[in-house]
Amino acid sequence: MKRATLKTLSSHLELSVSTVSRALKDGPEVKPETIARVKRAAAELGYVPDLRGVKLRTGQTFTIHAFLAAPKADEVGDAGSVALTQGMHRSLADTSYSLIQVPLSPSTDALAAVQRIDEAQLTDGMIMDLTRPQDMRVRYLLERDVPFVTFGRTELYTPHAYFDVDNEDAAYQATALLIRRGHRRIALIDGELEYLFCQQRLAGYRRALAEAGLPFDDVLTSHADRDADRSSQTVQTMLAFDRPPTGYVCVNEVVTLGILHGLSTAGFQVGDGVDVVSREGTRLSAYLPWRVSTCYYPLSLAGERLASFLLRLLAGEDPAALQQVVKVEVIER
Amino acid sequence: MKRATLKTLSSHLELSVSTVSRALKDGPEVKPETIARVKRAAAELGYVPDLRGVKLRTGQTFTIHAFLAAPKADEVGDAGSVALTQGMHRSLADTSYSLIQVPLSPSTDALAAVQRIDEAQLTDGMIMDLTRPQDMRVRYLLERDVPFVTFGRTELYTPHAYFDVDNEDAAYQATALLIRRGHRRIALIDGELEYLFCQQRLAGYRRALAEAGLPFDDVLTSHADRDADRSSQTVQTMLAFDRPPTGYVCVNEVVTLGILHGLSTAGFQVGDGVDVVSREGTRLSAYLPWRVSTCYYPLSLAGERLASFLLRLLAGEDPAALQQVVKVEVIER
DNA sequence: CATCAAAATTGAAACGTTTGTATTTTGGGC
DNA sequence: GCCCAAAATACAAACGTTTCAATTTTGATG
Repeated sequence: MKRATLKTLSSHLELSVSTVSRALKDGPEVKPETIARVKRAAAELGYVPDLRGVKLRTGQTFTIHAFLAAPKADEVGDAGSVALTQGMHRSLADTSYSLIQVPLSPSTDALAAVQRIDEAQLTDGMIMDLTRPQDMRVRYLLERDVPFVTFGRTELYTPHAYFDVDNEDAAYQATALLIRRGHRRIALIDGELEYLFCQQRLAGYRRALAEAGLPFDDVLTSHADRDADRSSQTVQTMLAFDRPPTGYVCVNEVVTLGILHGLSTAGFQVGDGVDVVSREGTRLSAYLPWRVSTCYYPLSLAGERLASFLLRLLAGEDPAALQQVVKVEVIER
Repeated sequence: MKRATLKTLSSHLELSVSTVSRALKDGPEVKPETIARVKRAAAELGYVPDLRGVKLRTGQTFTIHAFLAAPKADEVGDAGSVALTQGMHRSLADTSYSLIQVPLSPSTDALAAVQRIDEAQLTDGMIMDLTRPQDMRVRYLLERDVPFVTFGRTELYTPHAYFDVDNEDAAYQATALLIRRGHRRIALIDGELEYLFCQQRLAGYRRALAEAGLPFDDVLTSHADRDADRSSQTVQTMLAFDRPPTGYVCVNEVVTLGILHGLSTAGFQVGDGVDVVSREGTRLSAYLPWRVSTCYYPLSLAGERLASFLLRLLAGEDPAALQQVVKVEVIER
């Protein structure tokens, strides 16, 4: 049995297709009684609008693209990306929008990916993470007037919608926590400095050191480690220093795992004078068999916010009103 | 500047729209010289077919849905789902197909989700994991004649396309490894038995025990643990037994983490007479600071196979020819 | 009861594509 | 140069929807 279309309904009700169409969207020019009649019939016949027709007619795609950083193939993934996905789906569940995730491995050209989707007119809006201060993708999308929300801020003056975790504060809190526990040599194992959130984290780290009167020593910061392997190697290098660090501030779950691995390889143990503070979007460290403190913000919530911001943007809201920075929860262990 | 359509091309070339359309797909009724001319113009004007039009006309959606098990929100996710996504995208990269992932948390009705997408005619094909012997989703899709590939087998009579990891063998290998290392009380911490792959794993586990002349003791098997928390609790319960297990066969990364957590909570350590064998789609255990052996098959490869099977199915290949079972690589540590 | 504006409904075109059928063009054989 | 089949191209309808413009219906007013 073929699915019901507007035509089915219209011949069934002996109304024109246009009246049926308008009735279904509560058009003011159609008589309330007719609206009711049409809606009843639509429900009976199980009418569901065919998005293909709507898309062609309106030019909308009802598709949202999320460009998300992915690890190198088969490396340990960012444990949170499932949670992020779930969050976004939660926001989109009652809408006609589909979510397409584009995993961007470190080697792919993020701008090109964005351009390709935009030029083929495949999307109604985008979500992107890993922003840079002068993010070229953002500049491109602003210029092309494509709706988008970033996970992370930029330093551009033109306002755009974003959701962000206060990473400056997170790194500050993490560092301050280690200082309170008596650590004086504290390492920051972070992502590449071209990303704004890493710059913000560095600032937070330095602020905490400065407030405690501790010197900033740049051999204790590493800005290339977004996978477990490199983090492990970095920590082993640092442990060979004259005055090795005893506290570690990590940028994410995967780096935390790498640090723990590196420590144990070198014969160290969390607890015996060494402390690690993670930064998580899932509850990974809760299940690690050491006391790893963490700065936590549930990624599923982030995903939910990002998608709902995008929906509001598509509904015409002002980007400048769709900006939010949230603080992490510090979980001490 | 508006994008080029067939109409743009046709007026530009002084040809009819239909000739242009046929020329672009090398129709045999159009003169080779014209084909060349049309293609040159198409390239010059940057013509890209508007999928919306194609979709409406052909009824195709150019959309593939992947229904994948997701953890409860903000639990530690299955670390491999990013890798799986990457793999699927790799296969779809040069096609017009978009991939939509539907995360299915344990509480959602998987069959209903499949039906919803099918009935709204939103998809050209599906990919699903966590199959059951008499999988209702598979039965439904077979009946409706919707192309699909499962990640995992079923016991249905009608053949369908699948890709699977030999989980019977994986559990056998894991158990045998522990036996070789001298363990006599070996626990199997696995997912729910309603899933075929868990039944297969149980069979492999029993086979290894039987071959070694070891008794099967059902208090050593647990079939409800797909998250870290429960696994941790299970292992703690088992450790209170008169004769607690000393070897653990785990169903996935997350369970492995839970087991390690449970062990350490109870004061045990991998190495001091306790061994854990994981089952992974990523390289997680390589970064754990213990010697955790593992049965490894890269999930990104699985994703790639699944998507490429689906593409071949859509191209008309016989489902019975699109079935593959691969063995895990056993990594001893 | 005729008039007329307002209310309700309908008609038609358009979005971009594919494809069955109709029409025109081509070129070979006589 | 004509005829005819084959080759090449054009026409037209269709997919399902939205929306502008046109038409019909309604009911109040004089």
